Amino acid sequence: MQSFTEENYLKVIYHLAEKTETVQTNAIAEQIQTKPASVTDMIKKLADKGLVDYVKYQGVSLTEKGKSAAIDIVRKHRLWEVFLVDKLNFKWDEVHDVAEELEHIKSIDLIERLDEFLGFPKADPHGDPIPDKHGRFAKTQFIKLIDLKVGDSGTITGVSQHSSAFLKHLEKLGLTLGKQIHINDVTDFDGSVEILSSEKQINISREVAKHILISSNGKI
Amino acid sequence: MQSFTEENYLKVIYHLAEKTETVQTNAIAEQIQTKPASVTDMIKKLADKGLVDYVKYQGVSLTEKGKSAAIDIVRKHRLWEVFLVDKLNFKWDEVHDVAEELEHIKSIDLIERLDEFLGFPKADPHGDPIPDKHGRFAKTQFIKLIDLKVGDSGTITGVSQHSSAFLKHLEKLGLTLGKQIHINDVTDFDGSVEILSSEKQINISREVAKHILISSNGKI
DNA sequence: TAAAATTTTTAGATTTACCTAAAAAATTAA
DNA sequence: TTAATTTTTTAGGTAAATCTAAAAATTTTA
Repeated sequence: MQSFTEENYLKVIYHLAEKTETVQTNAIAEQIQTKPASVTDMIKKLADKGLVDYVKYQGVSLTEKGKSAAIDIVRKHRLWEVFLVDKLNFKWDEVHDVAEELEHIKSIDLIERLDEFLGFPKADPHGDPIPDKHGRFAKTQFIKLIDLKVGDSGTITGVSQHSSAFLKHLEKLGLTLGKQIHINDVTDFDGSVEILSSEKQINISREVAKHILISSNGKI
Repeated sequence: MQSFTEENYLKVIYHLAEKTETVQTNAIAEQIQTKPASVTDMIKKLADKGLVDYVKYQGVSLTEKGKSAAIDIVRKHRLWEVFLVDKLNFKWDEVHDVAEELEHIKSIDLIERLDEFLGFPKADPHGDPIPDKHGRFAKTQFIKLIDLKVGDSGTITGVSQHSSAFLKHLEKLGLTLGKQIHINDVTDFDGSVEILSSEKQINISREVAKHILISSNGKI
């Protein structure tokens, strides 16, 4: 069993490892909001417990054991986010901090019952996939909105940026999960995209388009 | 803002203070499962923070500030218990440990939304009253089953013993919250009580009868 | 490829919540 | 009302997770 703090390290390493194979001390420190020296200490501890592979000055990566523990925390976090949004009517940009606390509640039973209560959701309110109790992710086929061509359509099924500012912006534009969109035009000049959603013409910047994930249901 | 540990101390002191005006160091140590010396340390810290009144060798009591913090934790604990039983189908004897963790989640918003989601319940699954957001308890009129007389009837609305063994026993007897009961007979010999509930004759010991709380709806 | 810059680690402290052992105060019993 | 017992506190220490400052390794730049 891991401590609250150890769990946080595992989760952060897991997410950082999605970008780079081995994870750097400074990157972890930034995420955890702590100093690199503290990270080194904790990494040694996690290595002793067999949760990470660690070579001095070379960065860390999760072992199978560590990865499985991390996925378990991700599962809890995302299920709680679904609960907060679907049942308690939180906005999708408000749930992260509370889920950050709830993910550390220790009870095998609790999370399985919560999963059932929520109807075994496959994705959290941001479209991120929820692993099942064996740690398996459902395969999802995402395309970034920016990669669609004029005439394509699809459904918004996720975002790859979770900041409150970004989510509030999408909310204001009416671009929430499940919304149908159609690409009307792409501006050569700045790469901004003209889309049609709920009968409304919406112009979004290239930066925003990069972080909206679409599942194709039209002709692509 | 209090730490996880400080919150536990406040909660324990609050419950112990229901029996005796000032609370003893050893009593706290037993509840927290720690040593008296550790309790002394923590009490001093709580006193410095203005959460308890403390005189060496004389025991502690909560200040208004401490009491209000404690009631807040009790509120969270009981609301989570309702959630676990009503929504996640836990048994009433299974919820305590998980609620013990959930009660420390910090979010003003969360607990108000949970309260609303649950329909503003007035009591937890054991019949214990849930304070409102201002810390006010609804007045409830309880009578111990042992104090009823032959011919009286009422509704089971609470228990004053929360051990899993006791709750499982009641479950087996079919004596759960909301059940109507009628006193058929009281045995002089051992003080055991013969009651009628759901058309069944049930004999319960004096010890059990002491811990079942009844709200009177028949002639008493 | 040597110097500069960056990243990472070590060494030694600090804080929180514990602990044990022994001393002090309060309570109970003879 | 002393003596014995119990309760509580003090003193000094430990483990977890942090920190700062300085040293060591690695990477980048010139």
